[in-house]
Amino acid sequence: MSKIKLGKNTSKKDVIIKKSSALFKTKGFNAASMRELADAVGVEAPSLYNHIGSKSELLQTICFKVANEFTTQLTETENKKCSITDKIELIIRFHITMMLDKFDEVFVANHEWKHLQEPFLSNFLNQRRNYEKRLVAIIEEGIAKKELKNINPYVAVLTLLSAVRGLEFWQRHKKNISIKVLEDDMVTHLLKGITML
Amino acid sequence: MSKIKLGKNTSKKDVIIKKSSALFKTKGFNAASMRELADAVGVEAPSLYNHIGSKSELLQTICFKVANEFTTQLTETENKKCSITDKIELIIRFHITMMLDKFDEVFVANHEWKHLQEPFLSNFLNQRRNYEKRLVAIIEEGIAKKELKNINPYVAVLTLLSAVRGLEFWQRHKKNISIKVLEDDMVTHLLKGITML
DNA sequence: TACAAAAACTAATATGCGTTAGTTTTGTTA
DNA sequence: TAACAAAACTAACGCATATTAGTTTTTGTA
Repeated sequence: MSKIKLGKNTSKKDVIIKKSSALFKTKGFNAASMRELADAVGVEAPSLYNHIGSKSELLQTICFKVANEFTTQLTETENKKCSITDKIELIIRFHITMMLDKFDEVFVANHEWKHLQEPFLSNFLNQRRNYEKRLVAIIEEGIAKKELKNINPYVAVLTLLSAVRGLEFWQRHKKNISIKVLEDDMVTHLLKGITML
Repeated sequence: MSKIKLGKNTSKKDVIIKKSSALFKTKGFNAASMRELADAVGVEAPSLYNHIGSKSELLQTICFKVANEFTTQLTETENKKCSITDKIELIIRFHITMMLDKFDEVFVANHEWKHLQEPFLSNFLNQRRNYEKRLVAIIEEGIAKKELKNINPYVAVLTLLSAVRGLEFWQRHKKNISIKVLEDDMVTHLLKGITML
């Protein structure tokens, strides 16, 4: 068998990861069984192990793929020559895009990371803590430059991250509101508030 | 044995519910075992069943207790004679208080509700949907009265709810920031934004 | 002290889980 | 077509789970 996959450009392993993302999101990591996953893939459960090492490994793959995407994008934004306000807007918009484009994976990374085994659990948490610290630094710079109000930067980061994360509840209203309105209104809300003055 | 509990005013059932809240929060509903819960209570697993009906029942109790508290408070706020902005501030502050005072229970209601069995699952989701609709109505009234910017009310509710919910990540910075600063800065952020102008 | 209810215990059951072992089928290349 | 590897299959193992049954201990009251 050739080492280079022909035909469709996705390996069976990719299919398994994709299906497991959806399953872990819907039922939670522990409640999702390998037999269910096998059903979704269209195979018997033991056959999965021809492609993956373990159930845990699936979770690791999903969580770190997401974490790395966020980290990479943050580095790019940090290096941009623009105002702090613009940087924050870029970050908000990237989070929204990720939530909408890779919903299952981001959801799993947000909710099921606690079922990672060591040392992956510690790695993941460190990576997330680091991400937050870099966001705090950006907010602090904005305050120092008088671009932003003198609020606590940790509170601001918490509020920003939590708000965009809440997009996981979005699907319900999908039909009524365009993604553009969603993004624009959320950016406005988080930067300028909702009150008139 | 008397029917009225003497001494401490909490029954063993209350202890079990409290301990299960903490356990479900830490490990998740499925990963938390009745043996662990029994350990935490200081008893063998089967003894729990002298006080409770089932593991599922524990989750139901936790979720609906929280849901009812939020619903009750919202009704009170709706009936208040004050500006829309003040109502929103009241709601934000109540959510923050709940997150800080009943962290375990609120966390479980937010994260583990999906493991509720029918018909409790549907009931819970209906109750939550109804809560959101009432919040949207408040925002809409604020927009109509020109108190609030003309943003999409669903997006605003999503942003507000998600932001306060994010307080579940709070414990990390607890030492550095007082609850007052936290509340005030978050209210400012969500009402007036973070940019200077 | 004797009774009765509450609540603890031990033992066991049925079920579902992730995973392994061993075998057969499938598909590609020589 | 023969050979070989990839990937499917069936069967089964060992373990952990929630829960039940049956019994004993504890506890409060008459």
